[in-house]
Amino acid sequence: MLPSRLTNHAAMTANRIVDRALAQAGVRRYHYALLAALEEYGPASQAALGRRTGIDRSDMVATVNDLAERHLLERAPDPEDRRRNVVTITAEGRTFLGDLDRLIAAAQEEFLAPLPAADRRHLIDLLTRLVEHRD
Amino acid sequence: MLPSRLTNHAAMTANRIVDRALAQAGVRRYHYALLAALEEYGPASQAALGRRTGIDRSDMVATVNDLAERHLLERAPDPEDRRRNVVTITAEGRTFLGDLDRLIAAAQEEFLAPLPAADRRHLIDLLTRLVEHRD
DNA sequence: GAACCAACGTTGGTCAGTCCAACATTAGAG
DNA sequence: CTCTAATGTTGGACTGACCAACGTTGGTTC
Repeated sequence: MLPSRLTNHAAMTANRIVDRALAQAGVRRYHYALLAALEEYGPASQAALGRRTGIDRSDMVATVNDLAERHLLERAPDPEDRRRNVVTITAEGRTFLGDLDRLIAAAQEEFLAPLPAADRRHLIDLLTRLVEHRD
Repeated sequence: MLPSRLTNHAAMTANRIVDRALAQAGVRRYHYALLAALEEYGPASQAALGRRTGIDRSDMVATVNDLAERHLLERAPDPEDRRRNVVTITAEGRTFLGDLDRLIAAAQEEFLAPLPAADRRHLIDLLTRLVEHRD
């Protein structure tokens, strides 16, 4: 099997596991990525969040909308730059993210189950090298 | 970075490279997969091709249509089972596949460029183990 | 032979991720 | 003031992946 296809197949497997885990909490990968970025980096503009998560601007709008509706984050105009909003995770969002983190950790474990610890580290190293070569 | 996300990112990289290569010949990954399966396994029903390539039945119809239009394959009713079609690669399709194979080989090389041969083999082994564990 | 079940191909559709275009507003540089 | 870039929003397209419904065909069981 072609390396590209194999990688794709592995990614599909990973996505399936992660998607199923997140679906238990009624969210998708984009939602998780956004909440995780807010928690890690603090309040930020949508554009900055897009740069950090890889989510496109228009999809960032939709994702922020989804999560704002559930009071997991808040959006407010940025007083320092009127082009921007500032997006902030709520306390409820933080709690929810804790739940998601547990689901995600279990999904990683499931995805990597066939590999012992040393192989896992090696896989991560190899993939990282593939990916960073591009960025 | 989460292993699932890293894998996904690597797959996106691979897909981008492969998609760009295939776009030079005006086809997509599904098209290539179908032609390659026909070449490897010979004439087959759409359902069998779907099982080999992972392409869903309705997408198989569309993909076969695309390639039949370009005379890269032919579809005919199967005289042995009237529920089925038999799909056959044409001589033109075979030549075209040769071109695609060269594009794909170059894309694999590009994708794996950051890794020396031993690491490539190891990556393939690790990914294969992840993927086959599921099937 | 009839009833039932499964397989097949086709049509039609949805979804998630990915990405782009166009627009109006705002900020900064010259 | 002009020009350029950044921002957020709306709207859209594309690909891959997947599902439902349908009519036809083939095989099994009674």
